[in-house]
Amino acid sequence: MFIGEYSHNLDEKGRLAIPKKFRLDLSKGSVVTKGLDNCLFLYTQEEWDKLAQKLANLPFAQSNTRAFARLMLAGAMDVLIDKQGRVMLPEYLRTFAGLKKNVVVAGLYNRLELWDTEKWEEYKNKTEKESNEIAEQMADLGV
Amino acid sequence: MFIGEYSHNLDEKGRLAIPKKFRLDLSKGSVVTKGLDNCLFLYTQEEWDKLAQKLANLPFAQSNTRAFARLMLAGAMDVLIDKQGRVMLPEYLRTFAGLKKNVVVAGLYNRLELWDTEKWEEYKNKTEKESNEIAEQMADLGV
DNA sequence: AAATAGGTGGGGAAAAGTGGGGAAAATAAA
DNA sequence: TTTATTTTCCCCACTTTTCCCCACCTATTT
Repeated sequence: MFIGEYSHNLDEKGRLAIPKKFRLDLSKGSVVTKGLDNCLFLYTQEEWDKLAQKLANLPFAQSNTRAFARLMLAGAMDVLIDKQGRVMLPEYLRTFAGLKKNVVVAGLYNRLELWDTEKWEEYKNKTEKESNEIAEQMADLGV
Repeated sequence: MFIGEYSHNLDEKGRLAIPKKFRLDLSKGSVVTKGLDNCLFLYTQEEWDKLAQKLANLPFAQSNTRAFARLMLAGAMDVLIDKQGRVMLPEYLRTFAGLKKNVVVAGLYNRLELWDTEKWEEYKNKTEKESNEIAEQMADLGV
């Protein structure tokens, strides 16, 4: 599954190279959507189907679950990997995540996250300082 | 399993030699990730899979579990041992752990830890002095 | 002091990432 | 329906990175 942090460039046509080792899993089809903390989530078809199922079953009586489902479902777009191993990100998603040229591709096991490099560094600085405290909270999960 | 303390040098290409006796266990694949106290953890594939499984199942709706998963999963990288018994550490991990030239490789039974030598000495000095007090606190863990 | 084994450094081939031209397809306009 | 314009995607060429391999160094053993 996906792990690691990679740095790639968006070209003028809005294409982003996917690290070689992730391509096979994504080659059967994949879905990008709006993620949390201002990044994009990229799923394999299979993982997306599971997630979409969960989202569709959220009770729509609550306004915040409606908002969340709209964000992730209406925001989604299926993408294909071209022969050079790149995906074309639609303009509205690039805008949403504030992607310019430098993009970080991060492996989060069952999804990839796409971040503007500056935002990613900022986020990392913030969370690495708190990492010991966060780790303490995770202790009860057996980690 | 892994025990002992070794001192090795990072070369200009970011490669680090692994002590001979650890190589066989790591040769089937291994994963480095961000550890606590500013060092890196190096796991065998098998050990890593156990850990990753726990991390992957954390719900992404909570911000602190997202942060932790990003730290540990996006922070991880699978590495291969080359024919000379070295691993290539990606730049972002070297930066995280402040690795310069001198690196300590320490065996912690089911993982290796990689430390900048200065930080390691500093940490050792501090904890060796406090070791008796720390030991007292360990009593209730059955040690 | 020679021999061996583990560790270190660097050159070069191969692979991965990047940028851009142009054909094909899709969409919009006439 | 035809023409024009835009978008998508395939392909080629260039650059950068990775990794394989050879050679050398250093320390330990005989």
